[in-house]
Amino acid sequence: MAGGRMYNQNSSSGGGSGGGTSSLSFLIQSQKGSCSNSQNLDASFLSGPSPSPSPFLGSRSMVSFEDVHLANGSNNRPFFRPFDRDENGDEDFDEYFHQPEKKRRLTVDQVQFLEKSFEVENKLEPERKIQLAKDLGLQPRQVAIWFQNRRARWKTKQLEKDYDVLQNSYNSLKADYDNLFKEKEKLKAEVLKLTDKLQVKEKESKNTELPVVNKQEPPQISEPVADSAASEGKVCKASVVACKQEDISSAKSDIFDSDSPHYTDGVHSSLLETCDSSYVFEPEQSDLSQDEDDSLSKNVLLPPYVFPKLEETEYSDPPTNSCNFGFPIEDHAFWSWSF
DNA sequence: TTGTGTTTTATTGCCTCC
DNA sequence: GGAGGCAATAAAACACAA
Repeated sequence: MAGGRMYNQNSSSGGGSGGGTSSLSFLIQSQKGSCSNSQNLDASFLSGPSPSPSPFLGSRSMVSFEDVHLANGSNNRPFFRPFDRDENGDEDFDEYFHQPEKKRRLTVDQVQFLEKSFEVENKLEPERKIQLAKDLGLQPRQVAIWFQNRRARWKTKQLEKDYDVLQNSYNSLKADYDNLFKEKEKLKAEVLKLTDKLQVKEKESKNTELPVVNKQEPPQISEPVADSAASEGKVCKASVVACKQEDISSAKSDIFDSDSPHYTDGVHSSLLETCDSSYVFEPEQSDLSQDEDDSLSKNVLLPPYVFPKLEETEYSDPPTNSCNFGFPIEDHAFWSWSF
């Protein structure tokens, strides 16, 4: 046998000769009442030089070839079933005697006994192993194997439990994240809506307050500013052109039609302010916004919405004079137009 | 009855500890 | 180097549907 481990499967010792009280005698005693097996013991099983005192009666499961019919109440399985002797008689019995041992299951009572012992301590010290073997009428090796397999089963179940716990935890976290994400989206939409509203309001107020300066602007740039990001870009471009044009030909401003209902200096200045560097969405902010998006995509636990450098922005309360509300505009199309 | 999947018992080889 | 634990695996025993 490789590894030098040799197990004596055919040992004739087995059983153990009574003597001494088991450390688990209380278990044995407690089971006597419910163990129907002990009442059905085959007398021949007890006919050894030193019969075991255990209720399992020194079964010698791997060594005894007695067919001890210990019908269990639950399944009527014999205590051990090495083979059926009643069919072929002594011939097969002799034959069986020279064959390697067949596996046989432990009885329900033996298993219960071992289970209780396992609950007390899942490791097996040598003394305990020998005592258990004596009590159960098994080979110490069998007890050791049973504990080993039992530990393996316990470990498997523990892993399943741990997996369930982790899965529940994950599900809970995911639900939280989903809720936060929805809330973030909702707030984001609300912020954009309010931003647009404020821009329109500000433009309207400037239209009514500021004097008319440039009457020569083309009427098409007076289209609604807050329609979309694209239209905003067009307006800004146009107003920049207008600004340059104003610089060049400011002397001609007197010939502009001051009665144009669609174009007032209010709008113009508002648009200019819109395109002013103090208002325009700066690359730094856009980068921050981009970073935020990146980090959002990478880190699911970021706050739903972040307002970078809020204290540094010209946030007026209420924001009547500036369109910079401290909100990073996340819609890149909104600020990515070029001059 | 039989095929098939699951459970239980046991073996093997490797590893660690004393 | 021996004893014992563990993972992987074999194989018998068992359960159960068809």
